[in-house]
Formats: sequence, C-alpha cells, structure tokens
Amino acid sequence: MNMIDTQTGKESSATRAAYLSVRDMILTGELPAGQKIKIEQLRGKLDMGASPVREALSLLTSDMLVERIDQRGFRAAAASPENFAEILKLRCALEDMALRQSIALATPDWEERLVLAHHHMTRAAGTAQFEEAHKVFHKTLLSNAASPMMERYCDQLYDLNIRYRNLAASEPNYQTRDIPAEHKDIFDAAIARDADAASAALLSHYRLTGKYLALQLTGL
Amino acid sequence: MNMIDTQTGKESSATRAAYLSVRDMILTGELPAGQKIKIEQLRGKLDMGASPVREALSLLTSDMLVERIDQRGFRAAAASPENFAEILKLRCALEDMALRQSIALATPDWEERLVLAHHHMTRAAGTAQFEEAHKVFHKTLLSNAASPMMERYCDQLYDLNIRYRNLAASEPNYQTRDIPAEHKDIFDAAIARDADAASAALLSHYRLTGKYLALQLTGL
DNA sequence: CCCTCCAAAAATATCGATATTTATTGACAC
DNA sequence: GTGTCAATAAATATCGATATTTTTGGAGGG
Repeated sequence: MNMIDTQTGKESSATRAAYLSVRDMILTGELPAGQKIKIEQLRGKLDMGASPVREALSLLTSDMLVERIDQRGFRAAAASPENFAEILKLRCALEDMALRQSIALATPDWEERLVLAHHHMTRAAGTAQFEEAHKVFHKTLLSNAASPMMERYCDQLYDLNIRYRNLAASEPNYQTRDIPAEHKDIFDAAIARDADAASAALLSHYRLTGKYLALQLTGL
Repeated sequence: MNMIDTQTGKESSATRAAYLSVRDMILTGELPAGQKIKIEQLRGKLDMGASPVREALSLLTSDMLVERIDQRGFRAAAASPENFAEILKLRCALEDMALRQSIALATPDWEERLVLAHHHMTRAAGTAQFEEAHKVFHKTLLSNAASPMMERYCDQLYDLNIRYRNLAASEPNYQTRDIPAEHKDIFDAAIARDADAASAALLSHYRLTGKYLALQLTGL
C-alpha cells in the first residue's frame, strides 16, 4: 500500500531527491550563481513539501554550493574568477597530497580498481557516460590515501570545478590538448608507483584546464 | 506581541540557537562521539519543534560534527586516533599554506589585528575567555590569506581539534611546554614577515599538542 | 538452540497550516 | 525631486499532526 517506486530501483527519500536535483541545477548553472533560491518555487518544481527542500539546501551548504543567510533564506553560491583560482589552488595542494599517499599505500586491489576505472573512462569517450567515468577515475586515483576527510574535500573541489566548467559555457575547444594522453600519463605513473611523476602529470592536467577556463571566466 | 528576547541582545532564529547548542554539545563531548542523536530528545531539551533541530543537524554536517544517514537519522561524528591524526595532518598542510599567504600579503591592518589578538590572548591567560581569544589569535594569523575557502577549512579543523582536546578528558598536564612562548614565537615571526620561521613555529606548536593528545587517545 | 518472520513500538521524514520576518510600494512630508 | 514611514505583500521559519521506515521483541518452526 506504499508507493511502489515507478520502476526506479529505489526511491529513498524526498530529501535525497531534492538534494540531487538542486545540486544538479547548481552544477549545471540552471540555478545561476548568486541567485536567490526560493523555497516555494522549488517546492513546486520538485513537487514536494518545503521541509525536504529546506533540508536539502542545508545539506548543500556542506558542499559550498549553497549559502544560507539566517532568516533570509538560501542562495546559490557566488562564482568569480578569484573563487575559481582558489579552488584550483586548493585542489592542486590537496590532490597532490592525496595522490602521493595513495601511491605510498599502493595495493594490488587499488591497482586493479585503477586499471578498470581508466579502462571504463577510455571506453566511454564521446558517450554520455564519460563525465561520470572521468570523475570515478580521478576519485579512484585518490581513493587509497586512507584519508576520508581529504577525499571528501577533494570530492567537493572536483564538483566545484565541474560547476565552473559548465559556467564557462562556451564549448570546450581544448585546442592542442590531447586529454586522453594526459590521463594516460597520470595513470601510467600511478601504476608505476612513481609519485613524483604522477603528481606532476596530475597537477599539469588540472592547471592546463584551469588556465583555459580562467580565460573564459573573466566576464564573471 | 512577539517574544521579546529575555534581555539577550538578539535572539535570531531557533535554528541558529539549536545549531550553536548542539555544536557545543558535540565539541564538549556532552554528545558522545558516534552516538545516535534523537530528534525527539533534543527537541525536548532545547524546547523547540523538530524542524529547526533537523535543520541545525543538517548544517552541522558541513562541519563534520554530525553524520547523516538517509532515513536513519543523525549521529555525532565518530572519533578515533586515526581521525585525529588525519585532522592534524590536514591542519598542518592547510595552515602552512594559509599562513604563508597571509604573510606574503601582509598589510599594516593585518599586522595591527594580529598584535591586538596576541595581546588579548596574553591578557586572557588563565581566564574563561582564553579559549576564545586563542581561537581568534589563530584565525587572525590566517585571516590575510585572501582565501575564504581555505580559511573555512582551517576553521573546521580547528574546531575538530578542540573536540579531541575535550575528548582526551584528562587535564592537560602540558609537561615541560611553555605555551605562551610558543605563541610568542609564531607571533614574532609573523610580524617579522618571516614565513619560514612562522610556519615552522606554528606547525611545531600543533605537532607538540598533537603528539600529547595522541597519547591520551589510544583508548578511543 | 538458533533462525526466520511478523507484529508492535519507536523514530524518522514529510506535509500543510501559521507565525514571524523581510522586502516592496506608494503616500506624504521636506 | 528625495527620503521616510507605514501598510501590504512575499518569503522564511516553525509548529503540530501524519505517514513511512526502521527497530525491537518475541512466537513459532527447523
């Protein structure tokens, strides 16, 4: 007599649904940076009560995607070139640490997960699943650091970076770059357990993308 | 016809009150690490409805003081020696960066704020206000880094560290250490704009405390 | 004696209705 | 014009009541 979730494997909670929806709206720019988020409006769009919407927004605060001002509601986090630069800097510092730790603690299991993640990403090139596979690859690189908080920070920063990629709007005319080759370099060095090379390749990968994005963000 | 806040300058929102209360309960250990947090129970103790309590708990998720499990409520974040070690490591890495940036961007204004913060802390020695002044001193050190996200992370980590200090229970018999001298070293180096010396003094300060706390945490 | 399964109890999640607060607008002085 | 202020409108915050889920505590089999 309950809601048999219409063929979706599992429905879980309204709060979770709201969390994922709003998160997506902010990451894609459907909710523009800095814009006020009206509960009533979202409540309508998501077809649920105000409570789960509020709770989802409160949770999104953790991810620095939503700002909450007491008694004055929520707004999508502001975006600026400075903010983007800060994200890039923090990412580089934290992922450098995390990757080095991952490699230092390398195990066959991690190695195998990394091989698979890289393979899936390669296979997904050009398809809709690429974005997700790409994310998994980068997460897997850091997943052996035995440092949950650092991984959480890195996750957050990854998503914030994605947001800026979407905000940059214009098609990613990644000029002369060979992204798969960049990934391969990172991957090979990690598998070879060469921390210096892996870190250098990873940071270079981020900084190239960052430099490119920064150019398109000046008018933000 | 509204609640005239009983002589407290400003009451603000129930959610904020709940946030501060629960935060304090977790930092002090009144809500033990890992323990389930029952809404109904808190609702009673804080004398408010369930909504602000839920919202406060959702917000505390950002600070890594509360864990939320979908459909299964909230619990106080777990604590462990490993987690403490991770906090220490992250603090050192991030504060090192932040302090260096603060010094690199040094201005007379920052210098003055730092002088005052140090003075207040010194004056508050032994009093109830010391904790707060100490926190302000450390925050001020990093406050000139022009890096809001990094400052936010450092704040979080500071609080998490305080929590472990409280969890370690036994009186801080800081053996042979001269804490005021340690602070003076950090302060002097920062004012002298000697980033290497300041960072070294700061990290040494943290690591000494960390080493001491780690000893008391083994049974956690 | 140990599982499995099913009610009862407890807790969480969510809704809809209010109370409070903030934002807006336009009249009225200056 | 320009600024202030009150009345109105809009939005947020909060409550109390339900609906859903998860947990608990046995009651029967195996």
